[in-house]
Amino acid sequence: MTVTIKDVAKLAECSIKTVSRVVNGEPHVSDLTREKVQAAIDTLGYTPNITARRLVQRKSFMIGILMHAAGYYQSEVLSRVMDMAYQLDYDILLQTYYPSHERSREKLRSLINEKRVDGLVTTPPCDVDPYLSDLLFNADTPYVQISPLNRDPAVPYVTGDDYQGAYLMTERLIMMGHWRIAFLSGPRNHRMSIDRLFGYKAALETYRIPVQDEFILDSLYNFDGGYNATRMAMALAEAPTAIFAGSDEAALGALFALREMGMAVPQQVSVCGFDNLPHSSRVWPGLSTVNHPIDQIVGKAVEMLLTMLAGNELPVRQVVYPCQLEMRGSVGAPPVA
Amino acid sequence: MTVTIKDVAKLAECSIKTVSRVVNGEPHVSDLTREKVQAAIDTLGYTPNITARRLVQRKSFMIGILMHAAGYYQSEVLSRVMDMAYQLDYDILLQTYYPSHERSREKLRSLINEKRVDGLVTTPPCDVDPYLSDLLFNADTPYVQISPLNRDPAVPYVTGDDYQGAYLMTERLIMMGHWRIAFLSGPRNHRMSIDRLFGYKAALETYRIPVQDEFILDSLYNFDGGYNATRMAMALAEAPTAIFAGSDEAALGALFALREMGMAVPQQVSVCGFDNLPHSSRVWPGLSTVNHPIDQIVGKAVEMLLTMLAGNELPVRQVVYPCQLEMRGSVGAPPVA
DNA sequence: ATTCATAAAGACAACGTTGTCTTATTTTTA
DNA sequence: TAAAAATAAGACAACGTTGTCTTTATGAAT
Repeated sequence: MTVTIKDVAKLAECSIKTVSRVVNGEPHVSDLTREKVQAAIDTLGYTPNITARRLVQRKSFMIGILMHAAGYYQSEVLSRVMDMAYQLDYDILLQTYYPSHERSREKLRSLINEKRVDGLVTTPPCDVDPYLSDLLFNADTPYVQISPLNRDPAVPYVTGDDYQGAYLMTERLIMMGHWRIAFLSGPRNHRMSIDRLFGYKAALETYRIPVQDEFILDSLYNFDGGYNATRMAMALAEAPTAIFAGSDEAALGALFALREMGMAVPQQVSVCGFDNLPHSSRVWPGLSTVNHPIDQIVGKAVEMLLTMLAGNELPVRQVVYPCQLEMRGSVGAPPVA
Repeated sequence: MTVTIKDVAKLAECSIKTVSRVVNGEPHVSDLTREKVQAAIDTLGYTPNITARRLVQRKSFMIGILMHAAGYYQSEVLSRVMDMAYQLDYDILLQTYYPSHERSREKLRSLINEKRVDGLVTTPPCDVDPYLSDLLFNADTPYVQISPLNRDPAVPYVTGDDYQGAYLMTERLIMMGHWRIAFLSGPRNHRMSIDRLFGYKAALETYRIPVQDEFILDSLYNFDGGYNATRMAMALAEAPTAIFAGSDEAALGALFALREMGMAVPQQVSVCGFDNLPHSSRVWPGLSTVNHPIDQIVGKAVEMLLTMLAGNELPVRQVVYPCQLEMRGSVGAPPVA
């Protein structure tokens, strides 16, 4: 049925090793033989069996991607990794990972032990499981984190500058005249959330605006959290004139809540988010947000993984890209009081 | 370094074949030996090398998924497939596929020829490339299409009933008093688009409402297409009171356009879509839509693939699930004239 | 007690590659 | 011109499993 290296060797009247040399572009083959072999390959439509190659080289030529659930951020990451793998000769193995769940850990263990992947990339929030980096470190499996929720100096990662991004956006709001600015925070046990929160606080402090605790609300960075936090914020005696959600998902919840309450955005309240999900530009009046440069981040992460896969040391093990503002219709001047 | 079947055999003082028997739960091993082998496996932490197994069994234990780009619909599909694979012992290989592109075809060819996947699932619009089903058919590789754009009776697929869904939604709009209903169509060369369009037309005819050609606009089923088509529709001398977009993406474009024009939804114009993307419930005032039961569809598709993978014939090769209406705030009665 | 069936376990060859070593052949160098 | 070096190509083992066949031990039936 399937055509193997032996068939090619027989047709080209040479040894299988010679065919192997031609296939892999190795030296020690004369031009004449090379042509004959190539002709045989073309005639038979031969493709090397990658499984056999994997076995003998003890490499899988696969990159594993761990993700928790296929949300918007994840699908962006995936899209980019797929594009990169499409160019390269690596395949992508996708696996669900629930941090700290025993079954997830077990599946990961087999993935690593059996060398089904040569290297691994994680998307948030998979990185929060400490078991992961331990396992990969011990197995000496290259591993890069994309936008980790927590930063571990021992693990290579690529992410955006959350602190700087949040600072920038807060500053912009202040410049536009806002000073009652609510911040919808994420889980306080994640470095990423903390950074965004601190960026917000730092900007307020720079401009001598007191940080008010009731303006800092927990949103879990999801739609419902953003919705609820917004309703609470707007119920305050002195309601904010701007709501800065630490994630776009939460910002969309905020937008929904405000519209439901009949508040005009941005005329009565300004709203902004963080992440720049593709959807943010498609919801009226366009969500102003901080762009987390996913393409850049993923590109770099894959590049780093490939470097490690090639057996080289990383010149830089942690990369943090600056964020830029992406201003759209949801932010305007505060209403005149 | 890595522990192989030989190490286990040595420790358990038996042949490698016996270990193999224990690992695979085969007969012809005494209880005593079985225990000894199991103990050795546990002590050494042995896991069988799947690559070797793949080579000898000529199976990859992998399911391939082809997708064009990681959009919302795709990420939903993926999420579900991942969940299923998480339970099973199949891995997921993800690959980008651009219909009719030579490089895509070449990559797919190698995927199949080298048996890197045992079976394949496609998400739209990958199925439109006829090369795909030819290749898979000739290679005798099991293949199931998820929501194909075109239906090929020779290929197993699972999808939603587009005609019935569109009929249902149109009927609902009519019941609410609408009769000037615009339809934002997708590419006319796809069965899926045609079905949705015909469902719309059929409902109008049932209720003796003349089908007006200027109410049928092309939207390509994406945001920009929906946006543009909506602006055109609203510029008509007799503007529609309801806009039925053949996809949620287009419906979001419609919503955006209407808000930009200062039209109130649903007070002045009703809007509805098709697909029930997760985002549709999160955009104000909640997009009414036709639910394409993705979970059901994907679940069935994977089940069918597994049946074929097990070497069994499919009892039913094509499955079409009915769609249900998911009514939210974007649809209301037409304004009184 | 002898044969026959059955169960348990091992030997060995696949699977389709690549790596190592060896052997011819050609080319260069002293 | 002989020796050394480089090139071309093949033989064969290895990678870690599973499938096939054979051998040995055990128990049942004649």
